[in-house]
Amino acid sequence: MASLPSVAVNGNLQLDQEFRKHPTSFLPSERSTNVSYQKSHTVINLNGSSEPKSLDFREALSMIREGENVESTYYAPVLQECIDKNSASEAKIVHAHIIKTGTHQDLFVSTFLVNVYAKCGNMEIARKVFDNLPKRNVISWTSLMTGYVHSSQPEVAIHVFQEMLEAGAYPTNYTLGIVLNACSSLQSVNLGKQLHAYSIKYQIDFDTSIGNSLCSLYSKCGSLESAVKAFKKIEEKNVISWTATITACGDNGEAVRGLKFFTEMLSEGIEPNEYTLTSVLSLCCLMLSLDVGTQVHSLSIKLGYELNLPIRNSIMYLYLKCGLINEARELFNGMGAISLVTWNAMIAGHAQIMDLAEDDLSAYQSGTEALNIFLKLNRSGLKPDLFTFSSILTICSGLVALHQGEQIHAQTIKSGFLSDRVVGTALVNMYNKCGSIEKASKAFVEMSTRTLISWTTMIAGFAQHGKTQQALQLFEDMRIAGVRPNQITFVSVLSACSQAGMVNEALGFFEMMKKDYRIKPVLDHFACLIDMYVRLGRLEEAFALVKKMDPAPNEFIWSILVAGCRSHGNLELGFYAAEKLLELKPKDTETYVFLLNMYLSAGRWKDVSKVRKIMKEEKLGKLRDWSWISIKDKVFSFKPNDKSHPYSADTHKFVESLIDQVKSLGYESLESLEVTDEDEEQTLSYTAYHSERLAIAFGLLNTPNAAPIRVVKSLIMCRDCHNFVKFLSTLTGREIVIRDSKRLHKFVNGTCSCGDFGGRL
DNA sequence: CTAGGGTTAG
Repeated sequence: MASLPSVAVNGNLQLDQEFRKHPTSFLPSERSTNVSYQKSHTVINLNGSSEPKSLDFREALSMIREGENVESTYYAPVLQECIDKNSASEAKIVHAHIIKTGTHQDLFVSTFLVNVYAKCGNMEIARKVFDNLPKRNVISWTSLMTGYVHSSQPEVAIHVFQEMLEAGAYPTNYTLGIVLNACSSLQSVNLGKQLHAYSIKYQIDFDTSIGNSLCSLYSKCGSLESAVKAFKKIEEKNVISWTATITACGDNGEAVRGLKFFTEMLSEGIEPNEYTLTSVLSLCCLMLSLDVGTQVHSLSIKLGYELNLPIRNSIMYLYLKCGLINEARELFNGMGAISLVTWNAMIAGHAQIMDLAEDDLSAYQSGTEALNIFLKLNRSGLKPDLFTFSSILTICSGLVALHQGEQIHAQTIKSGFLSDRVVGTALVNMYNKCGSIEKASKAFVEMSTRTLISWTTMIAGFAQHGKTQQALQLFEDMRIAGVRPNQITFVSVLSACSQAGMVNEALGFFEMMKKDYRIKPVLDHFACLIDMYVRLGRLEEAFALVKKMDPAPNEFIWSILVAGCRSHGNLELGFYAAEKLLELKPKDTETYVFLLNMYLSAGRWKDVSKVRKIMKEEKLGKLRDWSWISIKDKVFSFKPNDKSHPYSADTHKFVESLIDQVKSLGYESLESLEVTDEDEEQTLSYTAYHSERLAIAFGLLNTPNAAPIRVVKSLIMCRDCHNFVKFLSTLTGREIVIRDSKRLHKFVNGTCSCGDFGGRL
């Protein structure tokens, strides 16, 4: 790629001097003369009924193929066809003929050729043809720029714009629109604003194509208000203007507002096109509104877009997001032609389902299904792209499927997509979630550029692995690198401090967040601080903070207190917190089980039945204790006391012998009453066969001696199992990683990365 | 010129 003067990207083009040479070109009176090349050509050659010899494309192509001499105007429909078919190879045949007949000296034809190659995405040839043009005009310059913008080389487009100004050509409104689009891709507000200023100065900011481009520029730079302003300024709003505005709302998370624009558009009598409809459907995805989505779907059928692929993709994705897996699959299977986007939507949709899944069984099923889809995609002949890789790596994170994740890592290297920052971040996250902090940080260091999310992901990774110092050091590095932390970054930083019991540091960061970065604390920040006090047994301070916090505590905050009070034996405060928890009537089954266990250990049977009653009334789902381990390409799952498993007998025996062995190291099994499933009222289950023990035992039996063990568990680990695994890691010398429903535990040599969470177990 | 698919915490 051509190297650019940095001034261009920084938005320091000397526009004023250049434009002053041709000030009148922007006067409104001249607007009507800015007819684009496309249009004038179309009028003459394609739709031109005035043209007696309206040429049939086939006829012209066969003449050209046979090497007959044709008039220069004969080329236009053929070249147009190449654009429509997006076929650079066909264009090359025509191009050869043009050269042979010497028609390349014809300005009209050769300029058209630039346009054809640019539209077909072959920028190397487009540039060569452009360089050999007998004469350059604003049309050829603009065609070239359009090509660069479309082939993801916005910097080059701006560079060409600069060349054009230097050459003394002056831009039309259409040219400015293209440059503005290049600014959008680069997120270069500065240059965009300069162009905006000039369009105001020359009073063409109400031009439709400039307004449309301004609208999407401001939207992509995160300023929805400016985008809407630009839209409102447009004198003659067309479908594109409306669509750009609706998209802007969606991109900035304001789905409802986008829908309002859509209804307004309809009431103005403007008919949406396929672009509008897909954009509205993505609003529905944001709102998870199947209702509106279905209506838009019928509208699109009514308007004749039933078979439109983007629309079908959007609807399929909407189904997945709303959890209608079967409907989505039906649509997927019934689609004749599908694109990579279809595959990607399918995989990304499963990642969503995994994320939102109520129970881990369905999460796990979506995950494995997504892996299958990915395999099918690889066999289909299509090549996965950066979207595919980011989604599938996220799937691996959720499944703790390190083996698959590593294979995909290799694939991202081979295909070159690892250089994408989102893919790189997803990879770091995958290694984090699989418990391999070393590989995560290696992947992070190897990234050539990082986003805010990359930094945050890595900080969170260190925090989850109990590497507080590294987390805080990285936070410093991030600030030194000039990256501004966000709300989530601070959640990770605070949780790192909380784990290490670093009260002063945590409070310092909390102040820094509010004062230096003007980030309003949210519940998660308070949760970290309260968790910290609870770990240290400083329950009074935890309660004091809960009382004065803003926003007011939710059930999650109270559940931290309940758990803390229970393990620190402060039942008085515990019951107070429990009552608050009950008042809020959370639907979270796990929270209730916590509560249940607290009453159980206090022997307060009346309260036990009270809680059980509420659980029934609230129709809370039962908790399934369930673990899985993935060994090579296979996944093995275990239920507690699971006897159904083919290897069950061996595994159970092995668990028994492991318990005996760790007893000699000092392990004492807690005879506590740990309820995991409200249905099994009388069987206060014996912890010996909690699912993770079976999964670990199975892993120990079926992997090489020193190999790490990685297990996923659907519930929070109980205290006894946590203690047991600590001893087990010493006994076996293995690294044991368990991801439970709340956090990551990495057991090495008798200690756990979660720091035992100071009593929250 | 406008559309569909991606990454972070608790």
